[in-house]
Amino acid sequence: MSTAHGARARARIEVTAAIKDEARRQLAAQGAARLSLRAVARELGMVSSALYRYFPSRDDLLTALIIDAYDSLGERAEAAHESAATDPFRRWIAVCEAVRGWALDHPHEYALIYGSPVPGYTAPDTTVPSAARVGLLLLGIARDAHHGSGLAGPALPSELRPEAERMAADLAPDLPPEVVSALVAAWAQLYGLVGFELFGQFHRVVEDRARFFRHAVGQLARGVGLVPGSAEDAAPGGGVLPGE
Amino acid sequence: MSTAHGARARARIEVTAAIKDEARRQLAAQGAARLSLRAVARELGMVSSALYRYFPSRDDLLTALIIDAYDSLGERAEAAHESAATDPFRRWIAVCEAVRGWALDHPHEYALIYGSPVPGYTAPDTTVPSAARVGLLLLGIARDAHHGSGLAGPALPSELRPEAERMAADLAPDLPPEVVSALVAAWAQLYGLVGFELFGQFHRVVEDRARFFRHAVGQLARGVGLVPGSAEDAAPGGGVLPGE
DNA sequence: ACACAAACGAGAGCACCGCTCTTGCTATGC
DNA sequence: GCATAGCAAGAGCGGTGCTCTCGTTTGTGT
Repeated sequence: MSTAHGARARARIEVTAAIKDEARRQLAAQGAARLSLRAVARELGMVSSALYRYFPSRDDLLTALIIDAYDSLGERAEAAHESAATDPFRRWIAVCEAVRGWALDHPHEYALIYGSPVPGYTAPDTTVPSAARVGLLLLGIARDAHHGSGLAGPALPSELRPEAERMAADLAPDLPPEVVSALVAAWAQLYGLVGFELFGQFHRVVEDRARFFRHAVGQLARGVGLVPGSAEDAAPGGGVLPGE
Repeated sequence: MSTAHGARARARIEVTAAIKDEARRQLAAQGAARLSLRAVARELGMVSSALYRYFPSRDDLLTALIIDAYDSLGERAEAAHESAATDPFRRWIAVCEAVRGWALDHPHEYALIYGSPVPGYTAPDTTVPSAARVGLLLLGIARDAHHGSGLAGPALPSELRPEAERMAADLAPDLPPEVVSALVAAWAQLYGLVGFELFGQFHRVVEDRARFFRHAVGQLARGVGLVPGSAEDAAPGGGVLPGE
């Protein structure tokens, strides 16, 4: 069913990809607000109206780029997660640094997905699965650590307990509510650190940003109960969890 | 020297203010990218070219709005700081909640200053003093607490020590480097929390956002060594610091 | 008091934008 | 073999930021 319909369908796929590629080029070069359908069409040797056969509007093209950006970030984070040591703390650091690295490599795409949303535009639900990948990764690290050596977040004030329990039930019923709550906060705070660096807020404030970031996300990890050199890592070479 | 030059100068000030007011209205209604010089001029009953007598370009108008936004946020944070209890921990919470409140009240202006910068546009140094106000406020709280009951941040890894000492020398030589480092991180993380809420990343994740935020910034405070109910607050009615 | 220069508002115009509609052409499916 | 659906192209609409020119108004120095 995929390539069944011959030349026409294949051409459509190719043209669609070419449009997205050129759009991504312009996005990377000048940012989202300067992405112009007409310029994309011009560069591709077509007339602007022809482009509307493939994307019904500029916003739809942007949405496609947003999903691609989330996936690109997600893949990089997942790759970092897999090639890191099994120690949850180190994996946490690796994932966070992958996020930062991707953001520095693709500033305009990062701005597109984590900066101010394009005005008057709200991302459709299509983006949700791609957008969730990094969050799920962090959640998975916490889960591994919890099932390994146990995890204890900071004490939960009684006024937040219902909300924390609700979040835990939604996101990770096998984790303590205080860990889930701390995790969500750390998730947001991670993007605060990345955003401030990327958008120039650290200008003349933080210079050695890589080291600063590494330390800050390490503290973030501690906030959810992760500590360096936990049980799993003490057993060298082992991929299998001792406990459980 | 200010109003000395009579009617013309006064008219200029009034027109400039009217332009900014109308621009702010459009900004609040539709966001920065949809702010149109022509629409502002139209609403003011002038022709678009006349507007260039007051702002040399759209970016310059945006810059003026950015500075105003920073100042508006700064004023609100400072007001919250002053009307809060003297206990540094409570002051910290109050300032953070003021930032969140302002952001929720002025989402597009928040996006303008802390979201992705307008593409191809970098804020001039004119904005720096206004932009620094909230940061300085948080710094002041930490300083008060430190001079009161002392403050101890988390241990600093040796690789970050030079950078932390440099930051401390620049920002607050009277504070321990680990506190300054934690403070800068908390500052960025605060905006991560606000941004995620404002830009919809907490959609279907965090529901009771006010309580969640309050707890999260409380944890942020602990990260720089602030704890609830510290020394100054234990002595009732006292504005004078006991130690030092 | 008068002249000169600076500031100003209005208008026309340039190049660009997103998007729509119509017009022919061509490949696909019955 | 032919109707149909997908396609590229062009013209055009209303909008944008910005520039330039043109009279007019206003403030100032002599």
